[in-house]
Amino acid sequence: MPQETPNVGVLMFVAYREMERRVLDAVVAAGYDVTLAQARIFQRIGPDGTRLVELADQAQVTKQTAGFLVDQLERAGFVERVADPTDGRARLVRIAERGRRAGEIAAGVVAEVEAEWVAHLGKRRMGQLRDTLTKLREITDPYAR
Amino acid sequence: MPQETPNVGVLMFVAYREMERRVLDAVVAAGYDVTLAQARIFQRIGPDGTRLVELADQAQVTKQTAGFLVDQLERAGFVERVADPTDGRARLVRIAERGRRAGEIAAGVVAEVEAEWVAHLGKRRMGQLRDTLTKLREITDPYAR
DNA sequence: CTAAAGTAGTCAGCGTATCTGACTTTTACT
DNA sequence: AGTAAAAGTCAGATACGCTGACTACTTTAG
Repeated sequence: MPQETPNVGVLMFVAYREMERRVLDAVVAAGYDVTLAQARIFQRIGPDGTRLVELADQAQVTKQTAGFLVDQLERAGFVERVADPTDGRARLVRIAERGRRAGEIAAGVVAEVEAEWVAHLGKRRMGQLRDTLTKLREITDPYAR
Repeated sequence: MPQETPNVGVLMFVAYREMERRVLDAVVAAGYDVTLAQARIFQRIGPDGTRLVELADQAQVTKQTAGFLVDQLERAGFVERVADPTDGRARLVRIAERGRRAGEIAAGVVAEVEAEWVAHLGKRRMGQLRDTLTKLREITDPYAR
C-alpha cells in the first residue's frame, strides 16, 4: 500500500517507534541490558504479577515465545516467577528489584518524550490525542485493563 | 514500566498493531503469501520506485536486512529491481503487477478498518487524530515525505 | 583530472525471536 | 470418576536482523 499520505495506522507506528527506541536506548545506556522483545513483555507485567499466557496474549506472541523471553528476564534478574496461590497450574511473573529500577528509568524517558510532544502539539491537542487513543482502545485492544 | 494508564506510545502501538494484523491477515487470506517484515518494507515503496537504503532507513532496519526482504519479495513477484537512471550505483525497487494487486487488497482493508474507527470515534475526532499524528510526525519521523 | 572520500548494494556468518506441534500437570465441569 | 480445558514446558525449525567486510560507482577537493 504505497501512498504519499500514510494511513492513520502507519502514522501511529512512526510515533510509537520513536518512543520505543528512545526508551530502550536510555535503559540500555543505563546498564540494564534488555532487548526490544524482552521489553515488550516486561512492559505488560502488572503490579501484582501476571501469568505467562496473559503476557503472551497481550504482547501478541505465543506462550512459548513469552516463556523464552521471561526466562531471559529472569536470568538477568529483572523478574521472578512465583507460584499463583489461586491456581496450582499457574505461576505469576513478577517484577524483581532490578526490574523495578530499570522500569523507573523507562518511566522517566517516557515522561520526557511526552513532554516534547506536548511542547510540539500543545497541551490541548496532546490531551485530545490521549483521550481519542484511549477511546479507540475499546475496539482495538481485547485485553484492555 | 508497568502501569494501569498506558502512555501515549503504547496506546498508539495497540491500535497500530490491530490495523497491521487485519491487513496482513486479509492479504494472506487472498493468497498473497507475505510476512510482516516483508509488508513493512513493501509499504514504503514509492510510486516511482525507491532505493534499497531508503527503504532500510524508513523501515528502520539495516540495508542488509532490507536487501534480504526485497530478495524474497522479488522472488515472489511482488516487486522488481531496475537500474536507477540517475545513479549507476543504485537500483530502484519497484512494485510489480502482483504487488500492485496485493496492495489494492491491503488498501481496501485499511479503508475498512478506518471506517470502523470513524464509526467508533466520530468523524470529527478521527479527523483530529489524523491531523495531530501528522503534526507529531514532524518531530518523530526523520524520513517524512 | 586524478586521488580520496563517500554512497549503493552484496556476501558471509552469527545470534535472537518466533512459530508449530507434542507433552505434563492441574483444574473445572458434568 | 472421567473428560475437557488451561498453564506451562520441551524440541525442532524458520525467519529476522545484526555486524563486519567487500565491490562498484560517484562526488569532491586539490
